[in-house]
Formats: sequence, C-alpha cells, structure tokens
Amino acid sequence: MRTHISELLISAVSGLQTDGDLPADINVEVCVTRSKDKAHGDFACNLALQLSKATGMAARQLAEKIAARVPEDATVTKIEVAGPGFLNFYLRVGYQVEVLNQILETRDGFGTTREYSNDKVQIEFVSANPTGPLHVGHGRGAAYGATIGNLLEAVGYNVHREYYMNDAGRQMDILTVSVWLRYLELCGETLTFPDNAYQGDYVWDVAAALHRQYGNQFNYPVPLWGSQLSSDGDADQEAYIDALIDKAQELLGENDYNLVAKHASDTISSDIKDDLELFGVRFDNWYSERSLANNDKVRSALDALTRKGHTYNKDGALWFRSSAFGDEKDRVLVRGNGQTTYFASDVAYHLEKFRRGFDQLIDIWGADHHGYIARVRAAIEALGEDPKRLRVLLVQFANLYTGGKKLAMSTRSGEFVTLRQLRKQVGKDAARFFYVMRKCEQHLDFDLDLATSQTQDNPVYYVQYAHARICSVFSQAANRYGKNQLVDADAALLTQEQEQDLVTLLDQFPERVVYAADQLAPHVIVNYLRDLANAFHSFYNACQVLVDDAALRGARLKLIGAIQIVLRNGLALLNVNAPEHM
RNA sequence: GCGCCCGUAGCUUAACCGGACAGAGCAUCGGCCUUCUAAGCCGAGGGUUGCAGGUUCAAAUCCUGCCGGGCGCGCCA
Repeated sequence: MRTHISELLISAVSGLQTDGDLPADINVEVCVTRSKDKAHGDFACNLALQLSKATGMAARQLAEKIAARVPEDATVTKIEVAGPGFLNFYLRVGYQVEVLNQILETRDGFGTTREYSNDKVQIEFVSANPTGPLHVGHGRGAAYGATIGNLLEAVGYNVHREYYMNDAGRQMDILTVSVWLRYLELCGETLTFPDNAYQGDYVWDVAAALHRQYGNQFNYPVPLWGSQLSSDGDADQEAYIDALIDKAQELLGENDYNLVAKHASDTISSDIKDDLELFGVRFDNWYSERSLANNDKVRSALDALTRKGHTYNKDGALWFRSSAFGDEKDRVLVRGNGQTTYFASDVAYHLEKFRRGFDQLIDIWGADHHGYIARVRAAIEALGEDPKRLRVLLVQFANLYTGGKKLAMSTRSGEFVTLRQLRKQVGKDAARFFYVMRKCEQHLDFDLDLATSQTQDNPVYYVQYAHARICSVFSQAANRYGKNQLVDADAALLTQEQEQDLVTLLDQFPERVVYAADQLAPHVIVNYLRDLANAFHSFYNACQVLVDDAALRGARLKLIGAIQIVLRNGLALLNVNAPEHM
C-alpha cells in the first residue's frame, strides 16, 4: 500500500511538471510513512515540505496543488493537507482485511520476502577463545548474531554463519599449561598454581579427563624441574607463565605438548558447541585459526601485502603500513621473535572470507574491539578488496548484576557466570528474548536476581501468553463448534476499534522484518511482538471471540488465527518458543 | 591526552535512520474475574530528551563546545 501511494504521488508530481507548475528538473524522493496518530489518516507524506525548499514555493500551497493532482483511487477516500504541509491519506475502512487471508494462506512464509535473493552474506559471531566455557557476556553476541542471521534469511539472503576459533597463540598456551599443572596435581604432585593461570573449575575437569585417558604419561615430578624456574615470580607473573610454557614444551616434547593442548582445546570447544546448540544458536562452519597457519594462509597473506609494497621492516619486526589506509598507526605482523601476531591471522582470515565469494561480510564483535576496525579495514583495502563490503557491529557489554553489585567477568580469574548457568536459571527463551531486547549499542544490564526471582515480569511471557491464549480459544472452539471455523469467514465484520488496530499491526509485520534486517536491529521485532501482544490482550478483554453469532465468531477466529501465525513467526525469528499452554 | 560508543519519567528503555502533542514496561495510586487462561485489561500521576549554542518550515535525532558514564589506545589475544 505504501508503494502504491508513492506511485500516486509520483504521478501527481509529474502531472504538475507537465502543467508547468513544478520545474522539470527537480529530484523527487517520495517518502510515505504510516501515520502514528489516527487523526492524521492512515499514511502521511512530507513531499510538499521537501519540495518547498527546492522550488521556493509555500509548502501548504504546494501540498494543495499536489493533492488536487493525485489520480482517483478506489482505496483512497480522502487526502488532507495538514500542519505545515503534510499530505495525509485516508483509506477506505477495511482496506487491510485482505491481509488476513494472505497470512492464513502463506502461514510460516508470512513476513518473509525475496528482497535480497541473490546476495550471499557471511555473518561471523561469538568467536570466543576456546579457553573456557562461554559466559553471559558472550551470550549477547550469540543471541544477537543468531537473530540477525534469521532476519537476513527472512528477507532473502543466502546466509552463512561462522564461528572463528582463536585456537592459536599465547592464550591457548596458558590454557595448556593450566591444564597440565592441574593434571600434575591429580598425579599427586604438589605445586603452586599461578594466580594468572586459568583458575576456573572446568580446568580440573579437563585435567581429570586427560588423566583418565592417558594415565601418568605426562607426569614429570615437580621437584626435578620446579626449582629451575625463576622464583615464584611475584616480580613478573607474566614472565613466569611464559617460562612455564617453555618448560612444559621442553619436558613434554612437541608431540605430548600438542596432545595436551589439543585435548584441552577440543574438550572446551565441544562444550562451547553443545552450549550454543542448546541456546538455539547454530553455525554452518567453525573456522580454526590454527588451520590458517597450518595451511600457510597467514604467510601468503603477508606475502601479498609485501608484494603490494604495504609492509616494511623495523626493529626486527615486520610492519603493515595501515596508517596509509586510515588507521592511526602502523601495526606489527611478525614480531621480532619470528612469531606472527593475532592481527596477521585476522588479515589472512578476512582475505580468506573474500576469496570464498561472499557478497557481504558481517562481523559481530564485543565493544572492546572497536579499535580493531580501522586496521582490519585497512588490510582489506590494501589487499585490493572493497572494505565497504565488511560491516562490523559492536555489541556493548552485558553487565551482570546480583545483589545490586556488578559481577566481574574474566575467564582467567574464573569469576564468571556461564551461559549455561544463565540458561538453566532463566530458561533459553527468556534469555534469548532479553539479550536482543535492546539495540546493540546500548549497554545491557542483566539483573540476575530480577531474572530469576521475578520471571513473571519478563516480557517474553507477555508475548508467549498471547499465543497460549489463542491456542486455548481454538481448542475450545473445536470442542464447542467442531473444526474448520475459518472457512468463509467475513473479515468485514471486524469493525471494533481493537479489531481494526490488530489488522493494521498484522499488515505491518513484513515491512518491520525488512526494516529490522536492514538495520540489523532485532529489537525492532521484539517491540513489534510486544505491541501485537498488547493489542491482542486488549482485544481479548474487550471482545468475546466465541459468541453465538456464527458469522462474527468466524471473523474473530480468523483474526486470532492470523495473530497466532504472526506471533509464531516473529518468535521464531528470535528462536523463542511459542507455547500452546502456559 | 587521543579515538569510538552512550546520556530520554524514580528505574529499564522506544521513537519507522529530520517530522505532527516524545511512546512503552517496572514501580506508585484507583478500578475490572459466576463469560474464551487476571502471566491479562482499563484509568491516573510522572519529561526543559545531560548542559549551552548553531543549522532547518520542523531537532531526542544533524553540527560545535562543555559535563557525566563505558570501552579502547602493546612486537597481548
């Protein structure tokens, strides 16, 4: 309907142009919006206000001229010039009821469109180091990315979801050593576990599994080697950890060290996979950082940069001249000790993404990575790819509160609430809904006490309850009147204000999905569902569905049948269940 | 110090990417269950959109400067 009105307006403008009332060379961008207020009709357009600037004509006067030139239309009953020069369109009562038939016919498909049907888009999210279980901070990125994926799919994109496993580098070495030390303790050794190693209980679990599988194969009595390390290292703990890593590699040898490392990373990765699966978050691919290095992809990406003349050597390190591409300073790719940096892997990884033929790339990162955007973009540009095809979304942190106190969340300290615990406490549906309720650049305060003790107040129940109520009405309708109540129902009987409001809302669902997908804004769907549930609950209290009048009853069943489908489709976008009973 | 994000009712927030009197929820107060689920509905109070300028017919939205909060600024990942 909106595009239809736009067409009417365009025709009016070109009519005025041939009349000579408007200059022929003006740029017309017609923008029709739904009126917020019913007093302003059904649709509104600010065209005259925009054109008055370009033409120098008074806006109201111009609006009158446009209105007079709009072609006759069966649906438009009145065009009014209002305020400073708005054109308000009033439409025939009941013009939207056709949407009910459309919903009941297309069912699951209602809300999906084919707007972007040929574009392949890759969305990379979560991508947490496999050094520990996912915590509630990761949950937001997971829920957000999964929902974005659903939205993009709904508007026709070919979506590929990927998790980048940072399974290489120093953090993994620290994890390996942490597991090995716990393992030694299980073998009966006595040692001081470093404060800056991974403290969490899960490290014990990983070590225990290692011990079950390999027995004492990796045991080296501490008295034989412990004294060789610089004394307990309160001077420099990080150096102490590095020394431990070296010592472990020396004692275990490459093969055994890698066995321990792989055991640790595999165990934790599979735990992460299970966890995400239960959270309703699926990936098409898990891309290993280690595999980049193993396949020489890092080396060849660096060679490509060097060939194009964007690198240089300084102080024994290899640098990328990212400042030539808008970054604030140059970045190190290969350190003086010969090791490549995390950034080097990321350059190779993003190059690889482009090579895989995606039209668009979306990265969802935690807000703490914002300083990273410029250098990744720089690398993409330097390698001859179009940086505009990469969209980076920064998701602000979710702060967790309990007892009014903010919880610190650090994987190394072991002080964190896992995603698994959260899911068990508040449930998958509530957690998923809560995580995407706010726009991603807004900080999210997650009050655990509130979520656990007052689950009744959680808005997800409000929406789910609307769905359950509808299901209940249908089951009673079937009991009293038999099935197939929807056949031949006449939606024109829906004349109550609450019924009209509902039809209008249902009619908006597809455009809201498109908008949410364009903006990568799941909260738009959340708000829509709350509005729809609210309109339904109001209707439910004002109008009886199962009335004696069979015609009216049929019309109302048709209406709530459509609502049921839209609630279900909307909740499905969020991976939230639509229960039949509550 | 420099850079990015944010500041809206007591609290948590929305506002269709410049539009009409800034909408909700929680909390507070007052009503509604012998009719389809009261996890609901109806009503009331509560706002100088952090502050000060600027652009515009029109600013929560755009620009400038302050104030306040978060995050980042490694040959860490």
